[in-house]
Amino acid sequence: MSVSISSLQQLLFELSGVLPADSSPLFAVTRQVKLHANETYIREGDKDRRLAYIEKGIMRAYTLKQNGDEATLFLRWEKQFIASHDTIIHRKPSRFVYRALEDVTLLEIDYDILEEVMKVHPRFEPLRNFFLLRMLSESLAIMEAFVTLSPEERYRNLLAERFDVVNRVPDKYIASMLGITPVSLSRIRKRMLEKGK
Amino acid sequence: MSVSISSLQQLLFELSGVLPADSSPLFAVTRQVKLHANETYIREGDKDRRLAYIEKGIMRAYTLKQNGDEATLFLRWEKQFIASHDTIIHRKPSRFVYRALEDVTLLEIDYDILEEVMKVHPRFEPLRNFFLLRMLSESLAIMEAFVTLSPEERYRNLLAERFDVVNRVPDKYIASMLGITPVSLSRIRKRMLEKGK
DNA sequence: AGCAGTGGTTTACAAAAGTTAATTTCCGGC
DNA sequence: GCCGGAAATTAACTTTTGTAAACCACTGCT
Repeated sequence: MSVSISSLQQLLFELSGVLPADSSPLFAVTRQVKLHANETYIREGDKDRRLAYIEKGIMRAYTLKQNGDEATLFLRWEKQFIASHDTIIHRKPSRFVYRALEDVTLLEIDYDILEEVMKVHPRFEPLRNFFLLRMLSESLAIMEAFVTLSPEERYRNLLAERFDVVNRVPDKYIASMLGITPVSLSRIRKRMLEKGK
Repeated sequence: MSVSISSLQQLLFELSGVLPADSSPLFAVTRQVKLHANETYIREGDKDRRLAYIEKGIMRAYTLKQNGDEATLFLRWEKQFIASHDTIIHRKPSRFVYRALEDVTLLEIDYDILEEVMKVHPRFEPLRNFFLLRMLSESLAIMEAFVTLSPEERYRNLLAERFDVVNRVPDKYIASMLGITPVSLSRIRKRMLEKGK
């Protein structure tokens, strides 16, 4: 039995008292996906409504700006959910690319199938609410950082909260997530070193 | 019968075929709230898990930065949902203030009560999913704007998409939503006028 | 060992944003 | 209509960021 299934069963039990033994209708329609570093999971234009739980590794979602540069929207890592949001929310082809930054193991489900399962087994609904609230919470925290903090403060924040993740990811993606250029991030790092940490 | 209830009943029917007549367990626990311009709906520190549908008017959510300035996180207007997200997502006292920018009419429900209703009547779940997906969608769109667009582009975007709203709201709140100062927004407006619109 | 490619830093310059304060415009209440 | 306060603009100056290009450092490959 996969690690992901165990932790999600555990979560489901905590959320609504559903026993692992009663969770088979749900996990019967999930499947494990392995990606190697740098492999693309979802391509621009893809229509699949993929939702996945990250067992191992880091994923990156990005899109192309008008000028052709990549803009990283977010990173997701172990124990987080990642979802093709254009397809799930709007039923439109994805404008984003989702790609593995490291070797990644996912537990994947198709959102259409999830909806079918939910219709028949409403006892799983708390799990859907959980992941929606989680993603909403993360998005709001990022929004909040953009309106309350300067780029340097956002970077300090990220270091304080996710040092491990920052260290596993090339700076240029961190910069783009922070809404600045790699050159600018480099200068921020320099200023932080000079001015007594 | 309130306008909001009608439109939400309509929405519920579209989402899952629930007839208005069958929606009373839900709407029995909602109540209409009227705020006058500038009145505070949720205060910093409030613990109520308020969720509301905006029938009329514009609401603003803001928090205080370290330096004491207000930072506007978002605006919400007619036909949108507004939720005390700290209390609903994390069960923590709200770090944000929610305030009416104009005279506002809301249809309010307590999230704890909503959960009770959902437990007994799972047929209403699609409505909860709808509002969560809607809020998630809006947050992601804002995040996307921050990583892909310059302040000027974000402002142009906002004008193109929500000209009516921008015109009903003082510029300083718009500026803060865009992550810049009012002085900077003023300069952007000037540049836009000079350079042939 | 040598080489190519990527990512990070540095430099020099232009453009934009922050800050503070003065000034003007706008608006609501009387 | 007048007045007072809030909002917006302007100005002067500082700081930060963007941009483009050169340079450096590291890695993986043959």
